[in-house]
Amino acid sequence: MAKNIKTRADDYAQWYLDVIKAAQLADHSPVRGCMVIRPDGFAVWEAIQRDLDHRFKETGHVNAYFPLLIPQSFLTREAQHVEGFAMECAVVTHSKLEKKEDGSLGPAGELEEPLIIRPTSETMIGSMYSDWIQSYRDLPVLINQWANVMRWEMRTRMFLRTAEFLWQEGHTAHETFDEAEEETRRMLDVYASFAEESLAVPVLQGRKTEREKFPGADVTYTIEGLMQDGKALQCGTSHNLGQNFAKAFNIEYLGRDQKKHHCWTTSWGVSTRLIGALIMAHSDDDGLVLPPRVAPTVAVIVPICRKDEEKAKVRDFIERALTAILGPEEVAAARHRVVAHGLESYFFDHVTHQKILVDWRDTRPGDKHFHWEQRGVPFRLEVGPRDVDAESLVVKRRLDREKETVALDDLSRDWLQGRLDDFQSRLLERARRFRDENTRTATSYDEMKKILANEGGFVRAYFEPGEAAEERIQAETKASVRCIPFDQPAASGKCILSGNDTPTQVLFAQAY
RNA sequence: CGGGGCGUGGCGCAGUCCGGUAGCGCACCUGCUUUGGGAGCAGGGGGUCGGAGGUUCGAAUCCUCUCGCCCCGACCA
Repeated sequence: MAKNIKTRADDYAQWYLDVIKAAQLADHSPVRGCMVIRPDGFAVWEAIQRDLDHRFKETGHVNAYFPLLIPQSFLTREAQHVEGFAMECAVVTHSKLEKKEDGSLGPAGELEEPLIIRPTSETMIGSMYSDWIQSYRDLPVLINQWANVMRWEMRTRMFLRTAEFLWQEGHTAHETFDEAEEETRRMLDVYASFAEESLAVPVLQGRKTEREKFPGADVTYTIEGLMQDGKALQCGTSHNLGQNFAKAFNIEYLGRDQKKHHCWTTSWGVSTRLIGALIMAHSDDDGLVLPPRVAPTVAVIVPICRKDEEKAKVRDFIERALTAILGPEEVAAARHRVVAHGLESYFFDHVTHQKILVDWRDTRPGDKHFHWEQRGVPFRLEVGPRDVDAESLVVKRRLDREKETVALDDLSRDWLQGRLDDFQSRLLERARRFRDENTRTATSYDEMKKILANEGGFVRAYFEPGEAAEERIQAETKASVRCIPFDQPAASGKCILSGNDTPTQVLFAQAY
């Protein structure tokens, strides 16, 4: 049992923070609500970026970068948008610091128009698109940007909700509503398959209700994941913005019919929140559990030896094992790599830079076991004198602590890749089972209340979405409509609140 | 932003009520013995007690203000 991590049953919120701390994913910053993403946390983000960026490009998008600062007036152009974001905008009003009479520094050089730090970039990008787009021949525009944004949240939680966070925002402009709608759904699909394939987080896809949608969107689609405490987490959203921003920013094109038309635009994004989703979906009371596809270190080799002669034997055997897995070139190249004291670093993959580490630090094996377990390294390979004699090593799987003995002759790149793939699919399977076991159907409001109070998780129910009804349910149960799932039943049923006949089933849950 | 809790070496805490030279465990450094699931002994380094004012001969301790974190609520990716 980990000494420095509270158990999930004991205190889930503290457990979450303890896991982040123990795995050194992030740290608090001196500024409220902001966090420092440490190398192992950032490596996970880089893995997410690399994978998603590939998927974006495969679907025809290109990257660009738009500025951090946005004229305040931009935000006010789209009525719903400004209403949604005004309360959480950081505003830049001055251009410099000056010494005041009392000798202290204070803001000076007041700006003519205040600038806001982007909470999202629809307005800035809309303004540029209105310049760039003249005719239907310029369409579609398919741009993504990787950026930071800032939303001055009242209550923050590491990765799940921080004042500043990293994300990607795709912004596209199209000739027709249908094209925009197709794009919106396409990118939601990209998110859903990414979440499942790379993060091993199974997600439910659906449409947000009017109450829950993005300010300024006609339609918002979402992928929703389920965390181990039974709360839902919105993992990504894709918006069909209709012509709202096109009208606000004059994004017009001359059509095939020789007439001016407003474009149809979309936007879609996922953020560093996904790292929070990973942690809460997979980790356990021993610490972090990472899906191999995003793990910075895929395996760690722990030597076990007493005397110097044993050490030489073990070292020699480890080198043979590494050579079998990585080939002699990488083993040789690693000799010249500068790494942390006592750790040898080998690249398992030179594209993703995922590593295999050998832990030669002068601590005891037990310490190392806990150390790497907390950091979520998928596999631990133990090599002691007995293993050397038997020409084999012990492989321990982080997922379930399963132990197996593998002969040196059986080691290869394919072998490890196979073990990693197996880990990845087991992890997804486990998360999917948890999600399915915690998705229930309610036929009455009372039944739903009971489920939410006792079990948590997703509750499917017939329901007529509406501001008043949703507000009442949230006030009484803390649950909101996470989405109107795409897979709807053939038959209609009775709304759990009004009793009216409705074809619509929705997914309720308490959410982060 | 409202209610509650907490800030004391890197981490976890005692000391605060009742003011009197800042302590414990883990971690860290050195040495020896150790090493198959969190080692033992010896020695050593590190804290203006979140910050700023105030009361006092004297403040971790009392008072005022402030900052941060956690929990619950309202808001949100």
